Amino acid sequence: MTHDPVTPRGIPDATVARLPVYLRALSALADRGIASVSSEELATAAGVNSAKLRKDLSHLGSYGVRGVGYDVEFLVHQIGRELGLTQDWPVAIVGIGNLGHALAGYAGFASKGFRVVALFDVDSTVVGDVVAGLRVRPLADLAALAGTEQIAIGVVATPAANAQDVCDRLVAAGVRSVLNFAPCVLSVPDGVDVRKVDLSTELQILAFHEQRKAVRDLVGPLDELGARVAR
Amino acid sequence: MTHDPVTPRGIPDATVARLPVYLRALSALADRGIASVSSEELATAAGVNSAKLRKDLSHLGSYGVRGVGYDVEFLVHQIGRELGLTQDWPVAIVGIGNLGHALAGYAGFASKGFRVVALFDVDSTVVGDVVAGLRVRPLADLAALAGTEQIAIGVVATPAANAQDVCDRLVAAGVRSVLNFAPCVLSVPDGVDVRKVDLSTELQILAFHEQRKAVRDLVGPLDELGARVAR
DNA sequence: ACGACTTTGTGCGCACGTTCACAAGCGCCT
DNA sequence: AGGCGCTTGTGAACGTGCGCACAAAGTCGT
Repeated sequence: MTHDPVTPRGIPDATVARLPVYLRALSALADRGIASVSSEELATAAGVNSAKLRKDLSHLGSYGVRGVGYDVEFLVHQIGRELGLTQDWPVAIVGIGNLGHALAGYAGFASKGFRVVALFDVDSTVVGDVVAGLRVRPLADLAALAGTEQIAIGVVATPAANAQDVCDRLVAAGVRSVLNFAPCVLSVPDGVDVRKVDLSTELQILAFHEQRKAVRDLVGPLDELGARVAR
Repeated sequence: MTHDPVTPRGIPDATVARLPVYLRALSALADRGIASVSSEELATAAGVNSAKLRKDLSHLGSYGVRGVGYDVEFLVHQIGRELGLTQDWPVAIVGIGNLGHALAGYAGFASKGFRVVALFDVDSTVVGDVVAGLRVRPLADLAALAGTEQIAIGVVATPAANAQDVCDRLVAAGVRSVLNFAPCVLSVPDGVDVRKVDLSTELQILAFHEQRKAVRDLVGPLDELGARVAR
C-alpha cells in the first residue's frame, strides 16, 4: 500500500502555482473576444513551455479538443472552479501601515472573489480610520469577529516583531490560510497554510544574479551560456 | 563535454532563494548577542530542515566548525558577500500609486544596501509630488537618467496594461534586473532577470488549498494525512 | 467518405531538489 | 595525552518537476 503518486485529483503544487497565471492569460483573451486558443498560444501568453501547459491542464481533465485547442470561456470556468474562485473568500488584513493601506485598496482582490471584510491594527492612532470604505478596528476585536463571520484568509502586514503574535491570534480566530508580508518566518499548527511575500528577499535574489552578471562581464565577455532568467 | 553539474561556485537557485532567510535569522541572533549557532538551531529559526541548511551553507564554503556550529557574525558576512549586499544597489520605482508609495517608504529596502534613487510615473497629477524624500519624475526622464546614474534594479508597480512598456523602457535604460508587481507576464531579452510578486496569485493558491481542506472536512474528517503546509 | 493536417494528451528520460544517515573532524574533560 | 560526545559536511536514495517527442484523436477540405 504505497501511497499513490497521484491520488484522485491530486494536482501537483507546481501546477497549482501556475493555474492563476493561465487564468489571467485566458481572461485577457476572453476580453479580446477570442473563443478558442491552442496550447502553444496560451503557453506563450503565460510565459511557459507548451508541453508543460498541456500537462498542467491535463490534471484538471481532458478539456481540450485535438486539432483545435481549448475553449477559452470553458477553461476559465474550469480553472476558476478548481481554484475555488466560484465562492467568496472573506479576507482580513492586519497591520494598516503603508503596505496595509495599499493592500486594502488593491483592486486585484475583489476581482477574483476575495472580499476584504475587516481591517485591524494595534496602533490606536490608526484604529477608527476609514480605509477603502472599512473602519480600522483594534486587534482585540479579532476574537469577537470570529464568532460572527468566518474569515478564510488572514493577511499579515505588520512589522516582523508583531507578526507571530498576530498570526497566532488569526489562527485562534479560526483562520487556516495566512498570507505573510512580514519579513520573518511564521510557525503555525498543522492544517494551517502560510504563504510568504517578501520584497527584501526578492531584491536580494536579484542582487545575487546581478552580481554574477557583473563578474561574468568582467572576466569573460565572450563566455558560452547567456544569463538565465530567474524563475 | 557534458556541462558540469556544479561549475565552480555554481550555487543552486533553490539555495540562493533561501540565503536571505538564513541571513535574516542570523541577523536576529546577532542582535540578541548570540555568537555561535548550530545548524539545528538555525534551521529551526529559518523554518527548514537542518540537513538542507547544512548543504546550502556548504555551497558557500566550509564555514562551520564540527562539534561547535557556525560563527554568527562570520556567516552573516559571508552570506552578505555572496548575495552582493556589500555594495549599494540603486533602485528605481516606476508607478507611484498605492503600492508604489508603500514600496518607496519601505524600510526594508535601505537596510540591505538597496537605495531607492528615483521614482517615476506617467500620471502628470502624481509627477512632482515628493514621496519618501524623492520627487516623482515623468517616465520620459528615465532615458536621461540612464546616462548619469546607472540603475541596477527596476521595480514595476504600474497597472498591468503599462507594465510591458515600462519594462521595455527600463531595459532600454540599461536595467538588467526587474522586480514586477504588475499582474502580468513580462518578456525581456536574454541577460535580463525578472522576478514576479503577485498578490492575487498567492491568494488564489491559498484559496485552492482552503477549498481542499473544506472538502476534506466534509467527506472524511477521520482520513489519514493532515493538511500540508504550502511552501 | 476519406485522407491530410493540426493539436492534444502523455510515456519516458533527465536534471534538480530534498532527506536520511553516517563518516570525518573538532573541542572538551579527565 | 587520549578518549568521548557533539556537530558538520556529504554520499546515496528518493521524489518531484520538466521537456522532448510521438501516438491518439479530432477537424477540414475535397
